[in-house]
Amino acid sequence: MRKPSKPNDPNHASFISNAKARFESHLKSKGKSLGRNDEPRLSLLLSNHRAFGAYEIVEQLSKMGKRVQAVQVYRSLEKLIEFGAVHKLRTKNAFVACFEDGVCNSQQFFICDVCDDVSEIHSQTLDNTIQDAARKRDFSVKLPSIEILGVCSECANT
Amino acid sequence: MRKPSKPNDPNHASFISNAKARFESHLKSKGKSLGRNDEPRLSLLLSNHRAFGAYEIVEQLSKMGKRVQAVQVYRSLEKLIEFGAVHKLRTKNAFVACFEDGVCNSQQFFICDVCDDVSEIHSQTLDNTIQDAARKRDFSVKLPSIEILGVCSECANT
DNA sequence: TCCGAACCTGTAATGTAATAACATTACAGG
DNA sequence: CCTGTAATGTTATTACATTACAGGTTCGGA
Repeated sequence: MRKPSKPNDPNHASFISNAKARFESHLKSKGKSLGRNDEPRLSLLLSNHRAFGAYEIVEQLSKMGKRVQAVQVYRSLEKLIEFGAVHKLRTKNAFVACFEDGVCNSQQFFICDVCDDVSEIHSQTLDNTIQDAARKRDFSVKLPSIEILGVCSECANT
Repeated sequence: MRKPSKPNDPNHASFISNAKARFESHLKSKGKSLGRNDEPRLSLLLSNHRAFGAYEIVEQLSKMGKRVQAVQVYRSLEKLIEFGAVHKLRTKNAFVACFEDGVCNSQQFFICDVCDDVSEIHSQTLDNTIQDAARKRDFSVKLPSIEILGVCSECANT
């Protein structure tokens, strides 16, 4: 069972185009750009705003008439992740578009087990708590991964 | 590159037997017990105290003359996890023995990228911070997974 | 203009992680 | 000996991810 994403949201279309525009201008400022294949993949993720497995992306794109191999999707995802447009969810082996403003490097998520909806936490307190604990053990943090699985409010009320 | 675990530690042997004893008495209190195959797998993990991939466990056991299939290792791991003797590290697709006293359900780890050493955090503050954030969004937490990748003090000083 | 370096794309094959499905064995209790 | 149950063994399959390699495109400099 999956939520139909948020196309109900009247602002959804503008979210998508805004996110794309943000991302592309960010790339431009670095002298990079999207390849002709990256765009449709990013669009797919943005249009749905839930977690997708790589092979699910392959499937969806195939349905839309663009047949691709997994490796091509992984290549796009790698680039999109590098530039903060997409996050990888390690607990799910899945990928989700980032809707935050600016370039985002969050690694803190609430993930709904029912509908695969993902929401970013962005808690400074959380970061601080982890850094404190790390300092106590002289551990040098490189890549925190905080993924809280559970049930979102929408799914709980149905 | 991997640390030779902690057999240097004079208490290492007693750690292992203590952990095993704790675990087995816990099982007994629930009317369950280890199968003849679970014991060597648990021992392997306990003896090393670092993250092992399932297929690495297969390999190690094979070297020791016990040929097993991946699925059998997964079955043992499932049981060992269920009873809190082993934790699964989702960021690494790996498994690690738990050395905490009593039954442990922690899901907070520092994981060293260099030596695969794992240390448990057990921060109440961390838990509280997450619960607070969850409450604000009406999100019901089921399975938090906090895995902080980085470099441990030992590896940093070499 | 031509060359080639750097990059992107397409395709196939392979590697790695996890589970499904089913057969077999071990063993306790009647 | 029979039977039920749990553990174990075996094979195959699914899911996720990467490697290898061949062909194209772009674009700057000789």
